[in-house]
Amino acid sequence: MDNLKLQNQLCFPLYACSKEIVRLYKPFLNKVDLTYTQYITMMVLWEEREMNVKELGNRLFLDSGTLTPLLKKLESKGYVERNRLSSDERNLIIKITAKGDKLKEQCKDIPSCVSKCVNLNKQEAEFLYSILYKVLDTIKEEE
Amino acid sequence: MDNLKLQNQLCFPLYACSKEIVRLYKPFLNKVDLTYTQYITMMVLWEEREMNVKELGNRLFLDSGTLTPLLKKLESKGYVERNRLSSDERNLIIKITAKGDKLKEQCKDIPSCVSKCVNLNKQEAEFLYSILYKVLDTIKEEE
DNA sequence: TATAATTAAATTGTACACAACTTAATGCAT
DNA sequence: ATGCATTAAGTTGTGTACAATTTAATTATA
Repeated sequence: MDNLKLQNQLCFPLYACSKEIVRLYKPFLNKVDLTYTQYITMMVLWEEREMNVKELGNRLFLDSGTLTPLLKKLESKGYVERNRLSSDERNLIIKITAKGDKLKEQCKDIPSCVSKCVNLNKQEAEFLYSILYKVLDTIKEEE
Repeated sequence: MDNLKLQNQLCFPLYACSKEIVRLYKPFLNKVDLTYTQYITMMVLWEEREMNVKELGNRLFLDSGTLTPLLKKLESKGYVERNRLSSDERNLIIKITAKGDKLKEQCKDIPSCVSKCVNLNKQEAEFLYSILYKVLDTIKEEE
């Protein structure tokens, strides 16, 4: 029955690691007044400029229950605009603002600061990266 | 400035993967009326029999703010007892009950069910496991 | 030995995270 | 054209997570 020992689980270190690394981000994200979830949302918007909630959710593995209040928060901070798509009013288009764009500059050193703390060599990081996306792809396929 | 693209982050697939695998557990955990966090807590108790909240938190990377309500829930389900240590009343000892013990039998197939969905070969799983614990150890050392 | 420092849980407040459901808009089939 | 199914967001309710603070017990020290 050792299969029910915590140290024999693969999910547990994944869960713990994810939380610990998000915690590493905290001091850096506090300086720009973002939470981790807000930060990854901004990351998508820095790249895509605008997107509806559904697409954003697909990219971030989040649903409207999480995104709706988060996007209202980002709007109140002035980083995004929320407007219905006139050709299909069901869609809410999230568009980055000039202020949201500016924020990117302040965040530019965050990834390197965090990766320093994590301290994996290039090979380990690449392997970890590829295996995690393999798992994500497998799970998505199964749906 | 590509370092602020979502697909260049290592933390994001970790975060997404963790959530997705926890989601894979859900249908199986629903059958035994446990959440994922309750399940990993029970895992520690199946092995250790009893433990105070602090020790439990160290094992699970959780603090009393998360554990206190969770342990009250497990107590209300009859899986654990909560008692102060008489020699030092600051310590709350969490002890598994006979009912809590019995639950282990109902959970015995959960790990294999989930790992089937994740679908990594042994080598990949072992590498992932070792690298995740390496990261966790590094982060713990830095404190 | 009285008091200060430390420790362990509990509490409070904020922010996810997601299942289940509701609402409103659109598409589609009769 | 009308009603039914589908779709996208939003809402509600439960359960984490964790920082910051509080409370109570214990330990250390002047």
